[in-house]
Amino acid sequence: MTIRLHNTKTRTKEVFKPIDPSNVRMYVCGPTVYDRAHLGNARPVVVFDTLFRLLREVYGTGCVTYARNFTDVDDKINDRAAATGRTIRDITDETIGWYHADMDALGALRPTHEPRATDFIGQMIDMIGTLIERGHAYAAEGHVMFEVRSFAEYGALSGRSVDDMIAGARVEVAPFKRDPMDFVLWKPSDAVQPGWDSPWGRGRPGWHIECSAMSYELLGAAFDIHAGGIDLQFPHHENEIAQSCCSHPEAGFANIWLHNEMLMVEGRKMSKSLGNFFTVRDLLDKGVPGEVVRFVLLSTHYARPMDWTAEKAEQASATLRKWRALAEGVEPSAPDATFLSVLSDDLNTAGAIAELHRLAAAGDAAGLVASARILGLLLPDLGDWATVAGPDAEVSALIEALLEARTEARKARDFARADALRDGFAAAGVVVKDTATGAEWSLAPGFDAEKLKALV
RNA sequence: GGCGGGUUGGCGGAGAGGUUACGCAGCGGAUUGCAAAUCCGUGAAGACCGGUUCGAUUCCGGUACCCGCCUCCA
Repeated sequence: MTIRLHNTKTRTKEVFKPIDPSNVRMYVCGPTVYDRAHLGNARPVVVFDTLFRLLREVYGTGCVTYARNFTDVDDKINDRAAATGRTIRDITDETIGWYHADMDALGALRPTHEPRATDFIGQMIDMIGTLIERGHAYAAEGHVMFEVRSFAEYGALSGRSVDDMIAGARVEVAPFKRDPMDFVLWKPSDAVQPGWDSPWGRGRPGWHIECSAMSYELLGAAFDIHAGGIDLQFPHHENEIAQSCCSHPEAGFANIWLHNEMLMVEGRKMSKSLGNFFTVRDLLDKGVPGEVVRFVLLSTHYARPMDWTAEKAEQASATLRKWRALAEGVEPSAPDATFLSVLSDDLNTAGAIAELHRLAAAGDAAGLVASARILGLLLPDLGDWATVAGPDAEVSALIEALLEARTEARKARDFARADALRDGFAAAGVVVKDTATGAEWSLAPGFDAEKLKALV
């Protein structure tokens, strides 16, 4: 199976060739843990979880290493700690717990490694020291700055030159910067801010250095895939490349860069700064199942913006219900070859879902389940929402009696009574299917036993 | 201002230089006392203007509009 991926760095679709097929390595930028994850945060998680699953399918379950970080040192966390009087560790531990619960609900596998920035401060300090030694960084007034002019390829990922950026840039002016685009590797902490001892005094790392240090520690100086939201392309990923390539010039850092487009709400990017976001937990609490959220997120190609709408969720829910009914009790076979080849073409999840429709229409339930699971759909653990708890004996007897009454009414050509029962079943949440061999029934979500009793 | 992405049928949303995407909704039919479910069939598209080509929605150029990044952000 050939996997092709659109590499942001080269702006072309490339055949994916792992450095080491027995250890395919992928790094995804994870959340800053100070609050619940919003739906926009969930998009890369689900998209790259799907890539993780595909890579495991192609190269072997044990042959893929996936690292996704937790940024647990950040001024937003400090602000929250100051505002609430809680400790930073307390806040970040709680937030990581929420994150795990919410992403688990979306069917995302836990990455192989989930490093916390605060566990790698020493490695960051080492890397900063190396950058200074090699002439790529300088200490000034308790800060350490990366000197962008020292790295000729700075701007290559995002297609900008340092001069272009400065032209119309809104950059932070600091007197100790040699160039306005220089960014911070280390900054001093005051008495209440979290800080660590370093050769440059007590301080804390800048945002970008953690990903360079942690990817190096966990995946090595060169690895296969680095992924994240398109909004991270600049400056975050550009700065990561500068740090990593200048620390380890013999290696190439990440071979392939993948960027997912943004999630939109009413035509605008969902973001915390715009305040137009809702959390994954909000949706789950409203009764939108995680599997449905996942289906909607995968129904648009990752490189295109997508709008979240309630209508999409309803359609996804109906489709998944149908598929789950078809697949009930079916043992998965091998994933469908066409499905895999479509998905392998730059992670075309929307096209892959179309293939699932084809399998379902062809009645290939075993192939449907096996294929859907590569997308993280139709997993055994995510299906509770689609099946209503089995009716108790009293309800079953009542439904059978009412069905019998409907049959009698029909025989007597009392269609008013028959229609009332028909409509009553629907209103109570009993789905009745009349087949050649008699009526079949099942309970829909929102089944209401009281409405059923009123029909007697 | 600089850089990047987009514009597909009623809605959502893919691929492919020439043949049905697909899903939902609609319409017609089968079935039904009427429905539901199911099955069969079916209409409908590619912002605008040029170019390349035997042929472009698909490639190239331009225009318009939309979105993102350039500041924390997935």
